[in-house]
Amino acid sequence: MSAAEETTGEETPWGEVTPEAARRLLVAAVDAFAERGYHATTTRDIAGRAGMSPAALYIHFKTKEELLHRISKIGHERALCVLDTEADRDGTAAERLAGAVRSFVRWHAERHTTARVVQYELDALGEEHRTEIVALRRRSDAVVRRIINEGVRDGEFDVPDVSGTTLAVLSLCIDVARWFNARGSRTPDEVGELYADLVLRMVGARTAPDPK
Amino acid sequence: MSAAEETTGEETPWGEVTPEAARRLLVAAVDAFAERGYHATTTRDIAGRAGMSPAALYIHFKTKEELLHRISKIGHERALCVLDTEADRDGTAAERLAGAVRSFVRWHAERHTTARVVQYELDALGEEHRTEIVALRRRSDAVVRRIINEGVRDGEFDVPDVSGTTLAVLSLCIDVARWFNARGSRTPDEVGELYADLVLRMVGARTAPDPK
DNA sequence: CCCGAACCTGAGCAAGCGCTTAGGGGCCGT
DNA sequence: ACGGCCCCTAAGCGCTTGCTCAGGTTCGGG
Repeated sequence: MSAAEETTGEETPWGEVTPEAARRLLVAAVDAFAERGYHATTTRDIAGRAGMSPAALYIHFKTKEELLHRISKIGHERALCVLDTEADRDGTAAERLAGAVRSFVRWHAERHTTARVVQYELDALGEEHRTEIVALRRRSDAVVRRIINEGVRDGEFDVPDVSGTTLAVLSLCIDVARWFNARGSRTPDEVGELYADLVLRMVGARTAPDPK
Repeated sequence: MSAAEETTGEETPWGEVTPEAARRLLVAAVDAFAERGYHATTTRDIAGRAGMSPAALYIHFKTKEELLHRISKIGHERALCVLDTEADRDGTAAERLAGAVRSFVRWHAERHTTARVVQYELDALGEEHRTEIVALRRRSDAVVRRIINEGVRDGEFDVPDVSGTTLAVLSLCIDVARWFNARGSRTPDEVGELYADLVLRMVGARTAPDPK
């Protein structure tokens, strides 16, 4: 049930945000941005959710945009980390692709409120911050593309258009953040499993990697 | 090259918006909303793009939200229409599914600025207007689900989870509006073709519907 | 020549926005 | 006991927002 305390530094999602009050503000901002969008969210709303006055926000963050930047950066790093650890495992390309999609999708479903901000409020960032985040995003693309290329090279996959298929796979995963609803009928694990299977079909994997 | 004048009432996208000045405002609003998002767009910006004063907007539309509603409604109806005409053709389920995806994706790519507003600014609408639009959206879902169900029934498709696969197919198509870039390397037709193929793989279609 | 309808503008209102500033209260070592 | 430091708030500044309204221009019909 609770996967909050673990030995890996990966859990307790915003652990690295150092002053405790700043973390409360940041979590409040994630909720507000995910619910209403960045531009429709007021600094007063964020401060209110964190139980503080509007002015308290500016002790910990220079601007409202800095809040979005911190959220976006940490979120992207987490998502990329999830993808990387699965891609670097041993096993066939099909196993690694399935693992990567499963984990990536599960992350987008479990942390769908964070993911929504991270994926859909990107161009509310300022010029410099946006290009920084876009660079992180290209690395996700490279990870998936590499696995698919290896699968093609080893004769495991049948993919006529590697770039296009990479795009489609990532697009499919990312869009989970848009529609996933915690009160819906599917758990994050179920969605991850379903999507891993669909992606293997998309790349024409020869052998389904049976977990047994 | 130009598919702007045709006998079907479907072309010249905003033809049904009756006063010509209102149409200019609406087109300006689509551009602005797609570029910056609904909440970040000001009524002054919309009016400016249409070459009018801010006050002129309120002669043709009661509020800024009404503009979004008109755009959203017409856009959804168009997309649904595209989907429906392909779904009602004769042919195997695979042919109809491929046709539907191809056209739906092409629409999202060609009209990606409209599609972005239609698909991603949904919850900037007021309560009543949003539920009206959500109803339209469910109809798209039903169309795709029906084709997949028929394919399974006729033994053409191998789909363990029809609901989940329907969701994934629509999700894949809709997300095109987010990433498609007119200055990119792919044409709407190419993306449509690629996606139709990927979707047929997702449903495990027995026979690829060769157009020849 | 004038009339009324259709359409648009300049000026501006009340409200809400992001953000700043002056100052108060609790907790530390000494 | 007390000074320095951190954290927070009340109040509010300057500006922009969605939207309004009185008045001007254009036009076809009598």
